[in-house]
Amino acid sequence: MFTLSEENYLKAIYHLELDTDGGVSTNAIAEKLATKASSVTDMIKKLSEKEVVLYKKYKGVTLTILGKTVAASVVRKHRLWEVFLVEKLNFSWHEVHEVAEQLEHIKSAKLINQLDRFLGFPTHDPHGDPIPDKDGNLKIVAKSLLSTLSKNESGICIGVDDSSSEFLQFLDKKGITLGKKITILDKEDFDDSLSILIGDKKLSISNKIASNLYIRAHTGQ
Amino acid sequence: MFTLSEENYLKAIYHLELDTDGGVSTNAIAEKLATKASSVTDMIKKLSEKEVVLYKKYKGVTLTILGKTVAASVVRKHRLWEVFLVEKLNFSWHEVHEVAEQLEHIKSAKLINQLDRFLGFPTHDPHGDPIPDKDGNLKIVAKSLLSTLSKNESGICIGVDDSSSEFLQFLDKKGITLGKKITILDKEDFDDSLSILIGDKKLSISNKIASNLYIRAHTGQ
DNA sequence: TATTATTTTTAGACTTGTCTAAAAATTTAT
DNA sequence: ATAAATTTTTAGACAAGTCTAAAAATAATA
Repeated sequence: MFTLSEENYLKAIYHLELDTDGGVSTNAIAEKLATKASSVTDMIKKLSEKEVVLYKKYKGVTLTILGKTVAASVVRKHRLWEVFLVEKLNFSWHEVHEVAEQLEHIKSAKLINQLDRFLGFPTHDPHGDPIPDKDGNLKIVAKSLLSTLSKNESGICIGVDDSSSEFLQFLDKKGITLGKKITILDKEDFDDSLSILIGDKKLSISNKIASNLYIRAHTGQ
Repeated sequence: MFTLSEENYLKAIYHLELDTDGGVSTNAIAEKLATKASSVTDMIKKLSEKEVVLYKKYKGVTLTILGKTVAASVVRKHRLWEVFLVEKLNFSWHEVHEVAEQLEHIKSAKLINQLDRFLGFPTHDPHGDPIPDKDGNLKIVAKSLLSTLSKNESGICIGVDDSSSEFLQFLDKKGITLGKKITILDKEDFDDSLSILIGDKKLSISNKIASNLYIRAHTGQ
């Protein structure tokens, strides 16, 4: 069994490993968890003894199979609860993270299995992130950043890279939600801003916005 | 804001106050929380400084208005989650307590308000216990123990006194559930056991069982 | 490659919540 | 009402998780 703190470390390492090659650094973990590097070193030793991470002094850390399973289960719970909050309790997608951070630590296999069923076995959370299955595997959907599409290309908005509350609320204001079709009308060389068609609305968005929106990659043009 | 541990102490004192006159004793709290009296003394001092309990050395403890509000909110959350688990996730009434003990500490006003609405503003949990409203008030329904009814009297089963998993599973086995009509067919002087009619079934139950079942008190015979 | 800068670890301290053992206060019983 | 039993509190210790400050190792740079 793992403490709340241990679960948070495992989750942080899990996320960091996804966009890092080789071991995850002490400082990276410290930054992610808003803690100090010395605290991270202490915890890593503990996790190493529990055989959920591989650790060599000064060499960073990687999850073991067991560690990956534990971390994925926490992520699974987090994302299932997010779906619950949005689908059943009328939360907005920018309101769910904080509460899900608490709910993800509730321990009960039956609870999470039944919740999964109750929600209709969802595959993605309200931000478009995939929900790991019981074994910790997740289905990767091919996706592209909106900013990489060319003029006249179009696709379905299926996720966000930055899921901060501020960004999500900005998208709400602009009427950009998951599932909507987006077409690139024009690209501005000057500042890399985009003119897009979303639904029946024409919008101008900055490159920063376009670099945080995922579009389903589709074969053919 | 209160820690998990503080909330558990407040809840324990809240429950103990309901069937105690005067202050709640250190030992009573220790027993309820399966901890030591010395730990209770320490925590009581802390709660006293936070002005949620009134405390005089050796004289026991009582909740302040604020303390009662906090405790009632924890109880409210516990019981709403129990309803959720039974009504939406197909838990049995004997399975909900342990999980609700965890869920009751999740902090989010919106969560609990929306959960309340989602469940249709229930007034009682799956064991028949009343759910405090937002202000901590609870509607007391007049009720009698089945063991106090006389021959030929009848009523609706609306709650249990002992809500241990063992007792609840026993009731399941016998087909005794909330909402069912129970009629006293006979009372045995020898061992105070009862012969009852529940639904269309005749049952013989011991006095111990009858002393743990609540029946809605009704005017008239 | 020698030096500087950065990262990581160690050492020691602090907080929360708990414990045991002993002292103090209260209650019960003779 | 005094002694015995019980309850409660105090004193000191411990584990988990964190911190600061300093030391050690690694990486970057001149």
